[in-house]
Amino acid sequence: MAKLSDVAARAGVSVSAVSRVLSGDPAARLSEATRERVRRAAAEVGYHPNFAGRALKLARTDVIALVVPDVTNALFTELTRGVEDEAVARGCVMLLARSEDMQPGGPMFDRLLGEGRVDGIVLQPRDGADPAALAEAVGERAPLVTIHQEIPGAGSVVVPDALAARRATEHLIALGHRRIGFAGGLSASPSARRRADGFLAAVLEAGLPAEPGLVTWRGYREADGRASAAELLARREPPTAVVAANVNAAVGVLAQARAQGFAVPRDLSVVAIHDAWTAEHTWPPLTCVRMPLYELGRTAVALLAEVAAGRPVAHRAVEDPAPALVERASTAPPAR
Amino acid sequence: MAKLSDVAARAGVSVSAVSRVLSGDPAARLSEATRERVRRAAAEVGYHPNFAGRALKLARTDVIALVVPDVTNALFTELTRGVEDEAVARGCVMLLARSEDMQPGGPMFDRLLGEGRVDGIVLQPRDGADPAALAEAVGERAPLVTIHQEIPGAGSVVVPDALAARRATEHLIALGHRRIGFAGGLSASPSARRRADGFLAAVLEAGLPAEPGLVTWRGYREADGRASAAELLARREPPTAVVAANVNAAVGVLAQARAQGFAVPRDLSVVAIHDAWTAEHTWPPLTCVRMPLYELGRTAVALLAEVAAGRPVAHRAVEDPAPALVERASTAPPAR
DNA sequence: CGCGATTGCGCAATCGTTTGATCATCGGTT
DNA sequence: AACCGATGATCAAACGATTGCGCAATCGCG
Repeated sequence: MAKLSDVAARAGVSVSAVSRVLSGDPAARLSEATRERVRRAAAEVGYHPNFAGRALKLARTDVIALVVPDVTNALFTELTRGVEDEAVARGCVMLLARSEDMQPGGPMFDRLLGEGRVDGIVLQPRDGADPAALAEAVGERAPLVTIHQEIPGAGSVVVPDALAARRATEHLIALGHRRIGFAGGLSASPSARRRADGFLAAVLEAGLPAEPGLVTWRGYREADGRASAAELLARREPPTAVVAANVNAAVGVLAQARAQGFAVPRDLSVVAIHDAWTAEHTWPPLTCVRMPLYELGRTAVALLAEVAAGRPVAHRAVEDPAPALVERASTAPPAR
Repeated sequence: MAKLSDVAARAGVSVSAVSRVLSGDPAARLSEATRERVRRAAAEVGYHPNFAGRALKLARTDVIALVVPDVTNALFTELTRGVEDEAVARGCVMLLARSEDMQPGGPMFDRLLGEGRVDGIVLQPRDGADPAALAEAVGERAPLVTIHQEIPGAGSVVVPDALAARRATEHLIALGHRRIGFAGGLSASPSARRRADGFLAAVLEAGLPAEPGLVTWRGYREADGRASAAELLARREPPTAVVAANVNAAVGVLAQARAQGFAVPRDLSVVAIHDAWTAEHTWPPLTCVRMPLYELGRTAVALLAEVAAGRPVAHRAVEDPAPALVERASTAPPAR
């Protein structure tokens, strides 16, 4: 790999001159002739600044880390794409790690933060992690932006959870449903609480009774959805429709409904929050409220850049595009 | 962030002494008392070697890149998990990029290779990329291991494509099918050719007629699967079963069959190569031949480490676990 | 022509780590 | 008592890029 000194030798100038030309330093006083010679020489030897040398001097790596609970979850793929696109657009590269490894004391924690490998971190804490402890451990070592969850001292970006839940619920109400269940996430999860709030608000606003037994707090995974559905369908008067707080859970709701002999959407309508490639191919295809996860990723990186630049930490909601109903085939008017 | 010199000052020794103690240099002659003082001081200030300084001196970053065509594809998530696990186990971190950006001249190409950001690359070329041009461009700049496809001068790992196709086909033959279609990948794709070979071998071995019109070469995506199914089902004597070369294509086959009024599995059995979270939740749930993608990822990194260590480039097939039939509900004996 | 300002470029320090070479000290041997 | 070989630890030179500062040469102007 060609070095600065190789270019310098070939162009017959000093390394400092080359550095200034190539980095486009506006304050540099160099003749246009020299600039041209340097550029030519650089192109000829295929020069690219060595990453390590640069990082050492500038105390900056142009690397950002994306840390997610589960790399195989379909929902993270859109987020990942957004983060990657924005990172590339800003001249950075993206490093991927698991939340599990990123706890204080985990193998990644010191490697990323302690060794100074990254300029910033976009983190989605795993459910059940202690956000305060993490914030404390991260401290001032690197700018941090969290996804879906605010933690003190760090920036955060969220999607409009309450609004999405409200849209989902309104769709069912418009179809004529009056007894609607909510297959919710863990009560410890802020996003789960926001979604439940949105659901309740829509229900109340429509003048429907809000029975506490109609909202469950099982979690976002498929098995959680199954448990939620089992709980809901075991009631004396089971709901005619359910809002699933997560598309993965919705798949579980579908499976459990089928197992208990409920036909969807005839006997039970199901609408999910989040869309994913999977939702299109379930049976019946799931009606969803699509969340702007790609934009969430892009926004997270943009915010990270801001706090890295010294701007005060902020908390942002991604409003555009707004949560949108994607009608497929899992909802219908209630049976008479 | 604490530096070597901070530790040295605190322990009352020189930086070189600290470096030797902390890196566990066996040839270093230092008293046990000093070693202990150094270790204590390092722990007290929370020392971690600065990444850039280290990388500069050692000409090694302990970063490997995983480059895939499409980060949102469900099949890559297992691969990603395997690569990440093996990378972490080897003390490395994983960088994720898209094949699209990794073409010679693309934004990532120079950033990763030219700037020396990575010690090696695990690459799945996108369909239609020119592997030779890529190999040429990568040259000696970094060890390279490709997935699913051999390219000259680089290591490669593959899964047993022919065997998997054979297992899928044998399953249908055992059910009594005699006219079996193959919804294949692009003919330019080596893995697609291997799968077609396995299919044909099983068909021939069973003494069934191998009509050329029964194998299509549309591609691995869902739309491709739809096209394949349309082609197959338009025949005067449509097949009673089809092997889909890819689970995503299989989803398309399912959709097209439904659209044309074929009930699966009554009128048409479908078995897919590859398993994914999605396959479990289609309707009917897809019978698949599971491929060892997680192990593929781990093996790729292991091989990468070998060629980085100077061992000759090798081509490896991941045989363990062997492709296994996962029976769900998309296959049945042919209708009489 | 003389002087200050400007232009064009190079010197050398710096970032943090690793490592071959060097040096002082000390116990043990002849 | 002089010397030798370990032993314990330090010095200093890299690795490659950036950048403040200094030094000539040239230019403009009176």
